[in-house]
Amino acid sequence: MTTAVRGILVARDGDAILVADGDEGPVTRLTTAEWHRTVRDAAPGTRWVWDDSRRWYPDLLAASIEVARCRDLRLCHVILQASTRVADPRPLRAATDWNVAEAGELVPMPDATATLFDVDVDEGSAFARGVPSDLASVRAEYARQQRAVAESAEPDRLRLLLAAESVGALLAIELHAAGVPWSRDVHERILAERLGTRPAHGGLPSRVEALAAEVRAALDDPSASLDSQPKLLRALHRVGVMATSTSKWELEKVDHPVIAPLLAYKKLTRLLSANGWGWLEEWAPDGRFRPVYVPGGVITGRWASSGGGALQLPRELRPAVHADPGWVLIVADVAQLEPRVLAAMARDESLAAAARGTDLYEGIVAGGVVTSRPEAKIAVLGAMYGATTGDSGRLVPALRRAYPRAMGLVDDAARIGEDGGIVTTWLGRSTPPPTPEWHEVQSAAGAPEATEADRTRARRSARDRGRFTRNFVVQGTAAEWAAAWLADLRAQLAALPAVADADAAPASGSIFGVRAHLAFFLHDEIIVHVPRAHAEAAADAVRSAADRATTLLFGTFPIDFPLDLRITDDAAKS
DNA sequence: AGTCCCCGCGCG
DNA sequence: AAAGCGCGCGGGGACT
Repeated sequence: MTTAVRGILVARDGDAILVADGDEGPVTRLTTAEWHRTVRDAAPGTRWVWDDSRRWYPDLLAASIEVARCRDLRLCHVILQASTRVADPRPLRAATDWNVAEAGELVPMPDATATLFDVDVDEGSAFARGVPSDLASVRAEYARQQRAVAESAEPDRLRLLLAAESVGALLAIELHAAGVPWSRDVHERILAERLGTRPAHGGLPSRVEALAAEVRAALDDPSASLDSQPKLLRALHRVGVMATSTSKWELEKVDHPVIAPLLAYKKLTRLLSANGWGWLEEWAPDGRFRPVYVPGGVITGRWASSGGGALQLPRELRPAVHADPGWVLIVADVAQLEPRVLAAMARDESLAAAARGTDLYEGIVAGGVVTSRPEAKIAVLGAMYGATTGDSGRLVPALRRAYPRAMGLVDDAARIGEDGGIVTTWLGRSTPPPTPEWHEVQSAAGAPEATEADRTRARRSARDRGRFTRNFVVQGTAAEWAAAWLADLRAQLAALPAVADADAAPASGSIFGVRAHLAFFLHDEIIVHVPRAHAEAAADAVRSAADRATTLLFGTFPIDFPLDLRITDDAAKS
C-alpha cells in the first residue's frame, strides 16, 4: 500500500477549472465535464490540492465521483498558522485572505441547495466566507504550507495531522450526502409513546397537556407559565419551593408535589422542541438524517455540526437510526478514549497498564488507587477537566501519586495556560494565544492601584484558561486519534465491493447506496451502514483501522484502545 | 421585526 | 451532586 502521493493543484478561473501538476508543472484548462473525467481517471495516489473541499466535492459526489485524498488548504492553514511546531509562521499569518472568516466571497455549504437563491448573508448554515480559489493564490498557499511542514519541528506528525484533517473535510461532505439511515416509523412510535397523540395544529401533545395541567394544579395557578424561567421560578416560590433556578438538578432535591410532574413536563417538552414531529419533517423527511458536519469546528480540533443537532441526538432516539432492508449497522465506540490518549502521550506505563483491557476505571481500582469504579471515573474526569473541589477534586491527588507522568502532562498544560502560554496536541494543533482582554485583566491585577476584586478576577481568569489548556491537549489529541481511525476506515470501506442493484439501499440515492459507508461520527463513536453480506469485513475494518490509528500516533508504546462494537439493525444502546 | 443574551439541556 | 472541559439548539425576554 505504498503508492507515491502526488499533489495536483486545482483552481478556478471563471467557468474554467485549472489543474496543475505539482508546483511547477504545466497548467491544464478544463471544462466541468473534463474535470470530472480527470478526477475519475486519476492515479490512485493523487492528492487534490484545493482551496476548500466544500467548493469542489459536493459536485463531484453528485456525479458519483469519489476522491481518496486532498489537501484542504483552508483547514490546514488554520492549523499551521497557529502551530508551535512551525518554525516561522509569519508567511502564513501574513496571508490574511486565508485567515478564515474575515474576507472573501460566500461559499455555499453542503446543505445550501434549497436556499441557494435565497441569498441571506446572515444565514450562517447555508453560506460561509470563502478563501481565494485562483491558481496563483492556491499555488502560493500550498508552497507556504509545504515549506512550513518541511521546516517544522515534527514534519511527520504535522503531515499526518494535515492529511487527517483533509480526509475529514471529504468525509464530512460524504456523511452529509449519505445521511444517517433513519426510521420515520420508529421515531414516530417513540414520539407517540412518550408524548402522546400528536396535536392537530398549534396545541400540545396529549401527555404534555396532561402534565401541564398537573403542574398548574400543584402550583395552584391555572394559568401559570411553565416555559418562562423567571415566571416559573416565581410561581415555584409562591408555593414554597425556594429554588434559585429551575434546573432539574436543583429541583430534584426538593420534596414537593409539583416537582415530579414538572420534571416530567420539562423532559417531554425538551424532546418535543428538539426532536419532535417538526424535526422529523425538517431533518429526515426521506428516511435519511443529513446533518452538516463542520470539521475543525471546535477549538480543540473536534468536529462541530450545524443544523439538526447532529451531535446531540438523544439516546432515547437512537433506535430510530435503523439499517435499510438487507443492510446492517456497525455501531462502535472507544471506551475511555481520552484517558487512554493521555497515558500514551505522557508515556505513562502505569496508567497504560491500568488501561489494559476493556475498562480503564476498573484497572485503576485494581491498582489500589481508589476503591470503586465510580470514584475512578470522577477522579479521571476531574484530572482532565481541572476539578479542584468536591469529590472529584478530593480524589485527584491519589491519581497524581499513582500516575505522575500522566498527571504531570496535564498539570504542565494547565500551568502554561495560566501563565498565558500556548499548548499543543500530539500531532501539532495549538491553542490560540490569550486574547488582549485576558492580558488586560492580568496586568490590571499587577498594577499598584489594583483592588482585591481585580486580583480575584485575574486569578479566576487565569485558572479558567488553565483548565482550558489542560483539557485541550487531551481532547485535541483524542480528536486526532479519532481522525486517523476514520481516515483509515474510510479507505478500507472504499475498497469493499459494491453490491448488486437489487441489494442497493432504498433511501440512499447515491454511490453510498451500493457500498458500505460511514453514516455517523461523534467524537469517539461511529456508525457504519453495511450490506449484510459485508458486515464481518466491515467490522474487521473498523477494528484494524483503530489499531492502525494507535500505531500511527503512538508507535510501539503499549496502549490499548478497545472498541465496543456491535453489528445490529438499529443503534439503540445495549 | 430583528438581534442578542441567558437559561436549560442534549451529546461526547 | 453541578464543583470541572468542549459543543448546538430552542425558547423567552430585554433591547433596539
